[in-house]
Amino acid sequence: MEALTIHEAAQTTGWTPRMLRYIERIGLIEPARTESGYRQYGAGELQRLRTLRELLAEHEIGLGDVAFALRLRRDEPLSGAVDSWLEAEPQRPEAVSADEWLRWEQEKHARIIAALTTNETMETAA
Amino acid sequence: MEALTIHEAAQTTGWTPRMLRYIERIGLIEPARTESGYRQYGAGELQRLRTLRELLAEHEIGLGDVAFALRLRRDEPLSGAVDSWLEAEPQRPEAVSADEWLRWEQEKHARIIAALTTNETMETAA
DNA sequence: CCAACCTTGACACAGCTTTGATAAGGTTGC
DNA sequence: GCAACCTTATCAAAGCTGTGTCAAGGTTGG
Repeated sequence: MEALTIHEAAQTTGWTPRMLRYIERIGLIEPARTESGYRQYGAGELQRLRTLRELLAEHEIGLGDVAFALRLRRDEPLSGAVDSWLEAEPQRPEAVSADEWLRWEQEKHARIIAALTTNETMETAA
Repeated sequence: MEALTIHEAAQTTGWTPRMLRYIERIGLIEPARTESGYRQYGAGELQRLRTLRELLAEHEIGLGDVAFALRLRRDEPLSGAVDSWLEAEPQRPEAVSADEWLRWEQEKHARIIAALTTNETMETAA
């Protein structure tokens, strides 16, 4: 159960030491340090490094994307703002009358406000 | 309730026509089109363009970040994968024994698997 | 005490993103 | 029918990302 050094961790996970430092810098995996500052990668970190590789490869995303997702989950005001902005985009109103469409927009806005003030969980329908 | 052309929309929202096309290309705001293909920006789009500006400015994020958030919300396998990867990072285990720590890691993994297989909604504690 | 690690920091380069400018051509309204 | 729009496509520049490499210096273990 010895912790690995950065070079050892790099070897067993397929990253380079350089990238492990980069991944740490963007906040994704921050290994413990020894007294003197050496990084220590344990089994958990190694596992996460490997699954991180898969995650990037399988979904065509970048480290920056994962870092942003992490930021979203840590910065509640941010995720709230992003969510409410995205929320205001259900589907395009087809050919509706101007009045009808305006009312629909206003109701949508009201729905968003309501969703924001009552901070309930929203369910993602399967 | 007239729809604005791209130049008019750009003027009233502070974007450039070029950027409105770009914002459309990355999927954030896709205005309706006339028969002949001209973009039509309605009040809803204008509002969203303005709030998009605020969103970017207030939270130091980029269009690509918002586009990724949109992708997250549309691509369930992706968001599931990202979430479960991020989930596996509660806090650093302090000085614990190797056995203890290994067990803790395994349990964490089990928790993640459980959370994945029973696709229930997770609650974001306030 | 020295070889072989580790640390941070800097320079660098390829490739992608963001944004502008410009070209070639269609639409519209007077 | 022409001025003033619009469209798409392309070239280009500026900036960011991901990655390598090197330098100057600390740590470690025989």
